[in-house]
Amino acid sequence: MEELSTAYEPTQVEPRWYKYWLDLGVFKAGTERSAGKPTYVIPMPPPNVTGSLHMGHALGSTFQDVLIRHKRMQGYDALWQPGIDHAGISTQVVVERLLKREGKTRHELGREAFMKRVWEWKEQSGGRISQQLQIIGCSADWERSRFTMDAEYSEAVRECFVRLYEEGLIYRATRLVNWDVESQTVLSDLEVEIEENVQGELYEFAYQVIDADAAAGATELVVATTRPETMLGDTAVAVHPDDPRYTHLHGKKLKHPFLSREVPVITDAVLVDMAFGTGAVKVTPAHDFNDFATGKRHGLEEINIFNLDGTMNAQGGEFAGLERFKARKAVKKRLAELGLERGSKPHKMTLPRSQRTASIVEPMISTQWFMKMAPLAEPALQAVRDGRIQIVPEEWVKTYEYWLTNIQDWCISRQLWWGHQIPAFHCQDCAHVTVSRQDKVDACEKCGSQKLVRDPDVLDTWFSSQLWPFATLGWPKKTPELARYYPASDMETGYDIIFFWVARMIMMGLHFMGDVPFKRVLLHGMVVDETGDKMSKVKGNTLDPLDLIHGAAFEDMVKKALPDAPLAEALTKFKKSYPSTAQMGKGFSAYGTDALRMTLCSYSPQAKRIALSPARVDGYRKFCNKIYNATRFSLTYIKDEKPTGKPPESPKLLINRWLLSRLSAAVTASTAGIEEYRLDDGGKALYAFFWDELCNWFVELSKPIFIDGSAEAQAETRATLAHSLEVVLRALHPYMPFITEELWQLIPKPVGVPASIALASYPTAADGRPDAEADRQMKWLTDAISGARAVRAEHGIAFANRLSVELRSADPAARQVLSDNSRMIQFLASTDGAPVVAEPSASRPRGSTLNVAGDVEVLVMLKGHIDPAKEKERLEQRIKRVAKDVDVMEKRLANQNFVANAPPEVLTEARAQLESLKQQNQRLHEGLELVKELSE
RNA sequence: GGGCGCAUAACUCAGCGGUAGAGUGCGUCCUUCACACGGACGAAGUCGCAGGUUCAAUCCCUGCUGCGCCCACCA
Repeated sequence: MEELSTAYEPTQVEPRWYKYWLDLGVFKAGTERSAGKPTYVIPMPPPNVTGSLHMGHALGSTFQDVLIRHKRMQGYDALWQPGIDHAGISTQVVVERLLKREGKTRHELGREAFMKRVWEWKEQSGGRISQQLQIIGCSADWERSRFTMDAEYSEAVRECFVRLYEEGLIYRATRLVNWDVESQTVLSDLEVEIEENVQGELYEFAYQVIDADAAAGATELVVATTRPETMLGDTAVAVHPDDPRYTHLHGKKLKHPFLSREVPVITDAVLVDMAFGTGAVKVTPAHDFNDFATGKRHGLEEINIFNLDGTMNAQGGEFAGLERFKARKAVKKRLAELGLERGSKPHKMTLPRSQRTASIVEPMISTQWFMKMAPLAEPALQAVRDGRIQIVPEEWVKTYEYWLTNIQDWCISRQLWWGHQIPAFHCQDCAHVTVSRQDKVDACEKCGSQKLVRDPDVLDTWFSSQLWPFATLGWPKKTPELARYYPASDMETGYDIIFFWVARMIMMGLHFMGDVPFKRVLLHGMVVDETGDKMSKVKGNTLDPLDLIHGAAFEDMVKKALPDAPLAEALTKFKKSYPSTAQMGKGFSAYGTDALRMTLCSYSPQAKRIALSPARVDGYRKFCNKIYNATRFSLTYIKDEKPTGKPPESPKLLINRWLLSRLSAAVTASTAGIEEYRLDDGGKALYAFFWDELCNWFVELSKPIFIDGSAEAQAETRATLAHSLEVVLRALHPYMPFITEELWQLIPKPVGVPASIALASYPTAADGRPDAEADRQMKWLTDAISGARAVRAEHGIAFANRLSVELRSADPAARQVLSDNSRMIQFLASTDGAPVVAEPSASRPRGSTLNVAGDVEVLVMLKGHIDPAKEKERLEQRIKRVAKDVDVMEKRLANQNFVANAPPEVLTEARAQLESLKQQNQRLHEGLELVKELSE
């Protein structure tokens, strides 16, 4: 077809088809098309409204899209439920930053105006990620898209809160919590990330003993701490009860150097490790989790020394008003001045940081809302144990179980404005809390007072997302959608949110719907750079999927990834992170979505780390080009075909029987791969079929038929090619939706097919025809051709130089196949006329060399083309290799234990192999004899 | 302190109780009428180390080393 160029250009093709699919309504669930069909549902993990597409999205979305497209083609009513998460802290931080540029704060604006501002921002730039997911080809049912702060969704959130409150599973309590001083909100335990191996110092200072027994020589007690400033909140110093060094101090009191407070010495075997530090621990119950517990054990006072912004409050005495790390310096300075400093040692420690703001988390005593988790966790554990939910890969089951069996109550309130405000009303008169489904409550349910103030806090973002699988379908209303699409089939997501999201959805689904939210949890790994490092903005090793799709210069990419670094430095960093880019010149070319998707699919989903290699994407771009050109070639022969949709009836030609057999195997492997969440296996099976079997063998072998074959042979081959191409494009469609649609539209198809390949049926084994006999026979043919080609290549004989070839085999069936297909051998191996086919014999034509390929001996007349010395070397090398193999096999078969214990099929196989090796060995030796004649 | 994972060809990764695989890269040859984003042919691995189980171990078990991740309140 002249109008087609010789290279596939994805950027010209891809956008066109996405629009076509939208117009056709291909992605819609619950249409007439799928009426009465079984459902297949994947709830899409809703990306953050602040998000823009990163590799993790690209990976997950591609996997989900493959799954959903596959099931849709199989005829299921396939629903991929999309949506967006309001992402509490992240969004608030983004908008506050914008305000800051205008010189405003949210407090100046007030809550209502600020919320309005966030909504405006959301309308403008919050939907970007949905657009980007469409570039990836995601076939979600966009019209059903939900936002976690939609009115209906918010109603579900409130219903959930109220019910759990009524059931006693949500409560208020005053506890030591994780406080983020930057965003000034409490965080759940999960939102605190522990930075390990931080270089810190263990600082020692002395408390003076009141009423010291000077005779005993103990007038002070030295404590060791990593946080000297918290001594302002110390209400005890603990020593181990069995520590002989401090026995004389038991029951004594210490003088606080800065405050008019006496600090008792207590004994505590839980808190104190005698071997660590000085063996004496200062106890700050209000700002340390261990100390808090110790305080509870000993009835110690809890003194909060910090304001919510992390500065010292009035309890800090002379240090009041100082930011906590400035306070640390000041405290140390004063201690030194007072002569109480006792030195410091470098110390490796851990630092808790806020997941969102990265600021160091301050433990603070605070009244918050909590969710009781243990009663909810039990059914969630059961559901996985009894198989109602399957976790794939299985290795995650342990992690899931560990977390749920050791689960702590969840702090669900946040001191933010952006989110679902807690539906609780505090009575100003009796302090009773009224929780309600209504926005406005007139009177306190306890005392009737009308002086009610709504709780200002909002709920943790994850509180709303845990309802995703049913709140998106209309819960708490009993909608038809809820009845039809709950529970979902598969939940596909990254393993990093097992706790945040997956486990909680399971708990909520079981609690409110009485059924699991999905039947399988498919967990993929994290995309890392080519050297295995986590992608992070700090490292400048992030890859934008869109740069791989549309192409980009490295310079522009690193400017994006590391905007503050000098260009040369950023480039060096980047190239180090992606070694395969060294040979890529100035940047990525436009690999296209299909190439990126196929690449992502080629990594095993069970790998924890997926080290994305740009070179591999380039490889799959070439695959796209291959598909395109193979189709272009095929069209010249098949454009007038009228495929029936069924494989040709009883084909006679070996290559046709064989191709249909391989097609069947490839399609089976693809379906199995997709169903078992091994997209890598599925994709590779189709890749290998298309490139090796269809292009490299079938198409090449078909050429002589199309050139001078019989009319029947041509017709049968055309029909086989047309059918196989149509089928394999359908099989590839879930992985590579765009190119398959483009080409499928160009080729002849059976009458009555749908308007889009996305709605055509996914192939089954019956679209080909398994034929073990054809597979076996084909091997003789390919062996003969490869054998002849090898001789040619090894002697550097140009293809244009035709060579005489004789093929010998002891197997009459093989000889038959070789004779029947001698025209093909002639064409592919460039032989001088049809090769002679014969039985093996001791006689050899003068000037011939021999190559053994499987069961076929290939004799090639080399006279005039060959350097005898070279040939001798080649044969000797080969003999050496075979001899080694023979040796191994003989030893094995000589082992009586092996013969006695090995399974019969293994034994038979071994014997056959030895026989074959011996024969090869003999032939090669005979070949060596012939070398002498070559020069004559 | 617990738990999980990884270690296989130069690179990125599959795999498996029965003589090691893919893609990329590398070497040689070929512009043969789909594709040089191609074709043919080829080279390349002590399957991390040390033990054990087995007729047989890269695969199973134990220990070790290196790397990564998760959970956990050691000042």
